[in-house]
Amino acid sequence: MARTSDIFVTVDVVIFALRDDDLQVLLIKRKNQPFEGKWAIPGGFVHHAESLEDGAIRELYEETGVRGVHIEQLYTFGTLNRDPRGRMVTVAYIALVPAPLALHAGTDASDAQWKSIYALPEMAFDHADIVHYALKRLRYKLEYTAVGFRMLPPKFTLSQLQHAYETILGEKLDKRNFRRRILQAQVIEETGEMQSGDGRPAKLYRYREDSVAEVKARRLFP
Amino acid sequence: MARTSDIFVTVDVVIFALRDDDLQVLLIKRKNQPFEGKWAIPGGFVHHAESLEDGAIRELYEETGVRGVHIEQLYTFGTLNRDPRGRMVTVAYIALVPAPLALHAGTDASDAQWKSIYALPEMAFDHADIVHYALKRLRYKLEYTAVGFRMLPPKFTLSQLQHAYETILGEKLDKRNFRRRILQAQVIEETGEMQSGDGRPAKLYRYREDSVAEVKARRLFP
DNA sequence: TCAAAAGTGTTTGTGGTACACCCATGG
DNA sequence: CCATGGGTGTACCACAAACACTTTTGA
Repeated sequence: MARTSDIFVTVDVVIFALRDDDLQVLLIKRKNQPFEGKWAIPGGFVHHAESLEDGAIRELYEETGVRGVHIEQLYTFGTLNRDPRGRMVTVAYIALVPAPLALHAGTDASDAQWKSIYALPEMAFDHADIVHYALKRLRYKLEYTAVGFRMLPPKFTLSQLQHAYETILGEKLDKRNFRRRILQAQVIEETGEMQSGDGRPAKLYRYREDSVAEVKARRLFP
Repeated sequence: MARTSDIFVTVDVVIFALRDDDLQVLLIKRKNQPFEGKWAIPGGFVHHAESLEDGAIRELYEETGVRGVHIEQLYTFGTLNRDPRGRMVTVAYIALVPAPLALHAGTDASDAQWKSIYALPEMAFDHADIVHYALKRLRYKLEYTAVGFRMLPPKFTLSQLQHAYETILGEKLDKRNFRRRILQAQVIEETGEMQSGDGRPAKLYRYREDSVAEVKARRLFP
């Protein structure tokens, strides 16, 4: 039996948010070797007394101060030579956070910044692969589940929601079809409140916690 | 920073095959503590010089003598107290093997047997969860990809293929609709050969290696 | 000629897509 | 009254589902 105690397990979290009409991920500029000055996904070693998911939740909290948001396992990256310092197995997670946030720079970072997925900087390790895979998964998931809400405030208008979908998917959607489908899916409900703005006031909706977010039978947006 | 070198990484493989008109998984009866006498998914520690996927391929080969079959990462299980011997992180894989096989009992097993997914024995660790999750994923995947072939011999009839789908999904399918869809999807082609049997001979088909197995636009069997 | 499995089309319903105008408010 | 964004319905098309009989072979 091979020795295994020299395999290190890390959790990294691809944190998505909608900012400035753009889909962005939170990246950290490395201040140490290897890949000093390159950008990396927040993450670190799993603690001995925490589960993988708790580790991901902790990393998310340390970087953003946010708790209780949508987080899910993406994939586990375990090829050789991912990190020159040793054998690393990285369990990657996706987190969706609902709004722009003040950032806590972590101890392992000289800088943490939101970066557009359309203009990603040079990244450390295989983190570019991880972000691209996370984006693919997020878009795919949006087609048949209701995760879009998780990147909006608790109350939102249908236009905001459609805008979120369009920003994430990178394409325009038809307003009437969008509204019909999202309402038919019964995943949101009216709050009764209205939001005043530049034109006609809009109804505010909220996510229905009792709804079945996973639409198995048919995709929401094929 | 917590010590991490006492976290062990294992790969376990849920190996599916169609046997006796039944969907079965390969399980190993444990001959050591903990869970002595209970059944477990084949697996073991990742070697230092192999990737996770190579580890899964190796485990599969050690148990079945099979190589070159469909294998994919399922999920990584990393809660605490999964194994009384220490902190284990298990990267689970799914493998689909094309036919009944002679088995190599491994060094860590007193017995290896195919077990029906409808009559699973008492299992060690959280392996029952892993098998159930693997089954869910296999069925889900079958609805929108062409993985069904991977559990058949290289040449097969449409009836055999339909039977495979029915066995995996656990439901009857309409013959005419099945044939129309699977042919429209362009994932298989005629070999030109026929298979004689009890009634009218059937055309033999093969998987088209050039096909796009992933049918994104619409599910094959919603 | 009979048993056993292979093979084949049509109809009906549902859901997806495309598309343009009126409404309510604030300035 | 005008600018701005909110809100609404219908017609067409493509695909899914339901459904029963004929064909080919071996015994």
